[in-house]
Amino acid sequence: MSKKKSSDKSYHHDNLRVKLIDATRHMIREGGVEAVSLRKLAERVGVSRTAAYHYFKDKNTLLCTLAEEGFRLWQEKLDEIFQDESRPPEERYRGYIRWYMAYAVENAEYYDLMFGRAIWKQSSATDSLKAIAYEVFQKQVEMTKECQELGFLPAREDSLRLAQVSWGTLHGLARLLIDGIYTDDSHIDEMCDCAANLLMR
Amino acid sequence: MSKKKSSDKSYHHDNLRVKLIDATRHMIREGGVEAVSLRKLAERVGVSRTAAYHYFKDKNTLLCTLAEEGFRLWQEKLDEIFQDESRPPEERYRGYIRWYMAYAVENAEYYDLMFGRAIWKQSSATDSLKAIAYEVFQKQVEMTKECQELGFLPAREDSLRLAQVSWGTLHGLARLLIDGIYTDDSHIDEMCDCAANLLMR
DNA sequence: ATTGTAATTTGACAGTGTCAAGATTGGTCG
DNA sequence: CGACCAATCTTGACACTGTCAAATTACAAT
Repeated sequence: MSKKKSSDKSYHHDNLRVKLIDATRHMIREGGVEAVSLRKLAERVGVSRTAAYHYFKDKNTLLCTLAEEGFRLWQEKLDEIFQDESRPPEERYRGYIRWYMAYAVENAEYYDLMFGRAIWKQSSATDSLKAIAYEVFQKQVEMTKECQELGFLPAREDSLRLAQVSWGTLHGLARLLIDGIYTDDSHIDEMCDCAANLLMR
Repeated sequence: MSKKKSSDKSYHHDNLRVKLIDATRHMIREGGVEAVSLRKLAERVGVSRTAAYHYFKDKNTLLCTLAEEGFRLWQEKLDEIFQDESRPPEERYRGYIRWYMAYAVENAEYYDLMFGRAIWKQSSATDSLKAIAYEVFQKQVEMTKECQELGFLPAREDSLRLAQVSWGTLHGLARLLIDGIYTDDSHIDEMCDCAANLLMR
């Protein structure tokens, strides 16, 4: 009885893949990675329990796909901030630190997905996810090198190590806040400044 | 037919509580927090599925109990290192950094339990766990202050912020290694030195 | 019209944490 | 000694979870 029009409740959906991804993103935003359930997801989209398995091998690869989005956005912001010629380099660096922490805290659940154990441990990360993650980190190493040459990051340190440690600092603070170990969100800016003071000279 | 001797297969166990804790510790060491299952735990100890519920309200409080152990050990090590008069303070600080990272990497699963989302997010941490964690962090703030007064940590920074950021650095590096984002374990010492160079002056 | 293939569903299985109710034990008191 | 009690442990059940295999449906091309 149903016509050929894209009837929403019929067997075939327009593009179930993106619907699944969108719904997953919402679920993550609401309740975090651990609140993502394939069955609830299916119910939300209005489809059967195992429908997602035609587009994603695993729950894991679905999550990896979402995480990739985050890395792409990170990459874009990274470029955007460091190519902004209207500000002096030192200020860009400070701005990056502030953006990083703010993004992490405001999108805590998403950040947790991107860097959480759920994806990375036991090397369950997708190849494409590994690829873009590596790419972003590589970009961060180059950036670090440039800042060293510009003279406001310690020149004597090896660029790779310095990049690792400075990212480590940001990541550590972000995690301590996100995971609820630092329960006080009200002094993030001061923490950022303190970190910047230590890193820059 | 069973005598009064502590028969291992009978109804009552000697001290099931510690047996449960021990077994849980082993499970964590082997497969991480996410490998801990109350049912497998029960089977391992030789007891029924829900026996643990008489000693622990939750799976969560069981994990918190285990985490407390870790915090106590951390506290002891902290004292031990910083009260070692045979070494100059700077060296103690460097030693502490090295110990922290080594401990984190070698006891990755345990470290993940102590600082992982499983326990802290959504404030599911036990009160006693929160207490000892706060205590250890407080001690770290004092330590930071002393190091500032001794002149090898930047004196102009607020002690609390500095303690937060320096721990953040260690924690961040530890997490990046533990979670498998930094896949290269072979340059930990260099990373520690780099971090120490940034923090100390 | 038939066939083939992609998309979706249904059924099933092995797990999980946790609650409520019942079974077993050891110790204490009369 | 016997009876009760409280602590301890077990059984049954429920609602979840991810995932596989097989059946079903829809659509497009021959």
